[in-house]
Amino acid sequence: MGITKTTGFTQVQNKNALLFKALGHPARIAIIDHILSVKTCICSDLVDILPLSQATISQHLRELKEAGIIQGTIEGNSICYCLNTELMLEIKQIIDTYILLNRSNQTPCC
Amino acid sequence: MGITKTTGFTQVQNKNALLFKALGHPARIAIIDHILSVKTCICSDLVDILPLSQATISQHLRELKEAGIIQGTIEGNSICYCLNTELMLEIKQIIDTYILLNRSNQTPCC
DNA sequence: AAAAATTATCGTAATATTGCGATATAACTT
DNA sequence: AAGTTATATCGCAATATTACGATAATTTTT
Repeated sequence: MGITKTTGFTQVQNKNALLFKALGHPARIAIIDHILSVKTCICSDLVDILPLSQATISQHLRELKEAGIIQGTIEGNSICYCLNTELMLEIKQIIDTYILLNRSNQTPCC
Repeated sequence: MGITKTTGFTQVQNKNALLFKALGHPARIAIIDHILSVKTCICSDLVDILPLSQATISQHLRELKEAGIIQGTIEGNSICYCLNTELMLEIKQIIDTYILLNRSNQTPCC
């Protein structure tokens, strides 16, 4: 069917899945890496850096933006994208909680 | 085209994207949640818990296993799945590095 | 040995994702 | 105003993902 079932899962489960899904593509990881490497927001050197067309990059930027992972503000004729620090911390929280719960498991059975 | 381009990205970027992709589905998040909640590995109460068929659950388990996120060992006529602690720590490391790099960014520009 | 239980796999249908060229939009530059 | 630059969107084709019923494979139970 191709459609992801969301009923029957908790809101948090659905929300977290969407976050991770947004991170689940090398182009989107590369965009994040680039933002972090230039230590400021980016305009669009991305087109010169990624092995993808402008249209495709724009699409990936939109997905990251819709997931809340990056924010973009219009800056004259270009757009200034940078990481949403709060959301990154949220993701960290999810993983940290997993690690913590896992640590409290009784036996490493497998 | 539907096919994800991997050439032109680093190996690490591709690898990390695959990890996050594996986490990017509510059923797979729910599976992880359940393993953590029962504090031990699971056999297959999953069929009674998730709103999905046995076939579909088996598919999601395989994806988690292929990504290295869970491990399964055959245990008589059922299978014992549990989290791969090492891989969870790897994921934590990825996120922690992101947070760290982001923190060292000069100006919160956007 | 037959039946039951547990899990994986196959085949298939529906939908989503990816990628790109072409085009649109908007703002700057001259 | 015309051209240039930066970004978004549309439309499309190719491939991937999701979900499930049916079936296979394996082990346990009876």
